[in-house]
Amino acid sequence: MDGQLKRGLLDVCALAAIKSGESYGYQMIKDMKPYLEMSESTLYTILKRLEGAEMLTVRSAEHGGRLRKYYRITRKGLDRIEEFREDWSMILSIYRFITREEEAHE
Amino acid sequence: MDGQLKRGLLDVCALAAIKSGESYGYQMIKDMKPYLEMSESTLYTILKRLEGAEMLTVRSAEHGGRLRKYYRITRKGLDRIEEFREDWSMILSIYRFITREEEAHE
DNA sequence: ATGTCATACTTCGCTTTGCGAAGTATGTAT
DNA sequence: ATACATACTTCGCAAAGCGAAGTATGACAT
Repeated sequence: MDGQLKRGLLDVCALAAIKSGESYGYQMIKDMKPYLEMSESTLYTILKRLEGAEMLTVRSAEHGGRLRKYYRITRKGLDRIEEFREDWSMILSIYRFITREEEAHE
Repeated sequence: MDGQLKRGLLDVCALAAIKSGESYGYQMIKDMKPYLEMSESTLYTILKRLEGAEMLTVRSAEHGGRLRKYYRITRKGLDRIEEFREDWSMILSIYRFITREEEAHE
């Protein structure tokens, strides 16, 4: 799939991955994999950005000797998802513009 | 609308704007405006890139004392639009992942 | 004549961003 | 002992959008 196209979905996708409860990076990648693959460096970059934008909060916890950082979505994060949903009709109209068939050409 | 989200659509949108016949930059911007706004510098950057990728061809012509560069879509350009169309089902599945409702949470 | 606006394309440079590569460190299975 | 899964981090490149400013012409109003 076109890399460019999915880039706009990465942020919101990461938020969606913690929408129903907190999770951590490694798990999120596995959860998103069937829909959208992203590398670790990409995800952790995005998570840091989303944290800066206060769309999620982080807490560190130890799990089996290993560090885990659990991410939880905030109100702003949920708003971001809602905003995406609202943008969708615009995306659909662009989609129609791109794929529309011209009548009576040629 | 979210800037990030539309970025993946810019290229294909520009191609779509010349799908039904050749056009020139300034006109293309006006044609796309109802669906997607992009600045001139963005469009001309994209047009140059698409030309490099052989998805369109250019010819210069004078029109009322002013220069105009007319762009025409190529086979590869049409293939690109088709590819976009094929990617769409993947986009829809990501959309569903993002917006799905969790049952029995709260 | 002067100013302003629409047309039309160009160039510069900033900033954001995805992401490959490599690294650190632990637990488990072979 | 080796290899693989887990889990997060850091570095730095390259692509890309786009604001800003520039060049140049024609039309139209004051």
